[in-house]
Amino acid sequence: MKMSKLFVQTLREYPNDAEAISHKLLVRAGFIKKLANGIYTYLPLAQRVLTKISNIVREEMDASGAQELLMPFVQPAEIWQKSQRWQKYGKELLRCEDRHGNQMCLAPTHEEVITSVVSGIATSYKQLPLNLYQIQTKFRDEIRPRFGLLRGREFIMKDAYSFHTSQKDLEREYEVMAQTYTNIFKRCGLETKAVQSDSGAIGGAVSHEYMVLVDTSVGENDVFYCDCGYSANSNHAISILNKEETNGNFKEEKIVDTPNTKTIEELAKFLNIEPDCILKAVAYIADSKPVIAMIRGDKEIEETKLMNALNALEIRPMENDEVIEYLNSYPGFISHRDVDSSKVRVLFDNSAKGMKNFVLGANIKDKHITGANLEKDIEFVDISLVKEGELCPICHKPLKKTKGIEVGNIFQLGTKYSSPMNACYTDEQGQLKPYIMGCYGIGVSRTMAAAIEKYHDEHGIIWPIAIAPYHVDIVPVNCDDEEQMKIASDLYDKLQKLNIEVILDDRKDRAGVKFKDADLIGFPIRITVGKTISEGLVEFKIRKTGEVIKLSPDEAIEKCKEILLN
RNA sequence: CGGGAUGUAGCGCAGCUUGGUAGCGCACCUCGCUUGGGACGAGGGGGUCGCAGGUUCAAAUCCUGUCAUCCCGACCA
Repeated sequence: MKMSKLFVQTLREYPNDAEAISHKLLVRAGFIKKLANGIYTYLPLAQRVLTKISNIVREEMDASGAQELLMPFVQPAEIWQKSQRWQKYGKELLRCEDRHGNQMCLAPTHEEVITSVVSGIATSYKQLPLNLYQIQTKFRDEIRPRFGLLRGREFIMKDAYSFHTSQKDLEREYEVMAQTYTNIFKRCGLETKAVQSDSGAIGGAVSHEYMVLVDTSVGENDVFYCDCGYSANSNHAISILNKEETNGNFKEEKIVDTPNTKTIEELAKFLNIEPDCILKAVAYIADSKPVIAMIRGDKEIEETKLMNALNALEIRPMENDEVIEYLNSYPGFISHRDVDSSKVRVLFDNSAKGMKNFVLGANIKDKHITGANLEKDIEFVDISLVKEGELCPICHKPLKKTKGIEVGNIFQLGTKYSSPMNACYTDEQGQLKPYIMGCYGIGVSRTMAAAIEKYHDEHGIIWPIAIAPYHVDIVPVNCDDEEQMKIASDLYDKLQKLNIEVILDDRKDRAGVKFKDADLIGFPIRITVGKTISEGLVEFKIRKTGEVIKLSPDEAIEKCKEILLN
């Protein structure tokens, strides 16, 4: 491709509305253009990268035995009603009507469709197991799209669905997919960590997320991990306290005045005690019903874990007036005592177990109880957010914390979709059985952005070779110089014949412009044809290391082959 | 949906306080000159100042409403 013909316009400055470096660079280097919030055009450079990632995904998926298909992007409400997700999915599911007034939606995922597709075709156990995948646009009307392609509303996803006759066979396929995913990301030049995670709205029991570990806020997930191999998303990490027992050392239980101590910090300061000697009550509305979660004062509720413990679909913190209405209590002074247990559900976090002679709300404004102790026969659950320094549930060493960008995930769904949708096969005994399913996603467009987050410098993007839009950028310093142009064109032709993807920067601009663009766009190799041709040499520069070697044109071709064709 | 900020040419911005011909840099077009890290000169094209009302002789500027975008908290590939 000649640079003068490439449909691209690089910018001198970063766009104002971008925060994440991948977003800034994708716009500035001319890879994407925003149409609306969270909705982008992939310009030719980006499309090439996406194609490369997609092809790697295809090769590895095909090698694993999966088959590619393509499902509809616009879907009727009916199948979503069948799986009961028409109600549950919420506003992320963008709904619309067709001309006949039928309710439709834009696909955020394809469990419903694939289930209905397979149930009409794979009617016998003999046709199982199956693993089907597609690479397609998805639409999720995100609450807050941000960071460019890292969280768009429209994005490209590879989604795969597997169908089995037993949990054991699902688990076998799950392992196959785990290995396939590791291979895919490795080939894309990305190291990933598979972490245990909550399975969320997609549902199911076991799931792992593939995280690219980063140290910036664009890593929207907190990941806890241990050298022993344990790793988990914070919404799923098991909390093992590094300090199990706390004692407030109050000799007897009594009610004390604690004016204006609505927060744990204020209360701890007022009573001159540690926060971990206070039993904190956090009130929620879960599926329209009031809930109090009791937790040690230095710990926080992890709402996903709480939601799972309650088996709830939706939770939100209780408003102040609801505290008064439902609990007959006051915000900041709530206690689990005296609540009507037929109306209000009370949960105790594990962290409350080792507390003695602690401080507790008195259900009276500006009053707490000191020297309280827990009643007998309380059940404890794990609903807290892990704190740094807490212990690994496997080996009990302190956990480490980092941030991650989720580029893929794998789920064991079981019969979550097949049962309600009545999607069955006939087994060896002639019995109808629901499929046991798994599903496996990769954010293709997000992977592109994650690669930039991981590989860039102050000059621009540094593409891993496997997903670079072009491999080599040939820069004749002066396009009016016939000898330079001849050597450059010759190199261009020869490299193209070797199926090396090459750009010839034939623009009339000065060299500096071309060098800046080469660095910004991030071609892995740049060959400069300039003053050194008097010695019969060109300059061979590697973007990643900045290393420059002077070589003859033929040697430069050999060097390209060595780097690119292995 | 709550809290904060911003909307003026493709991009980055000034002008608004104190109303009076819509500007600058980059990018784009033409000519010249230049050619090793975003040159220079001359000329040129492009904007209903987010949108809708209102105040006024007159609104980018003041008032009201509205929409959009971005950042911080509840989601997920």
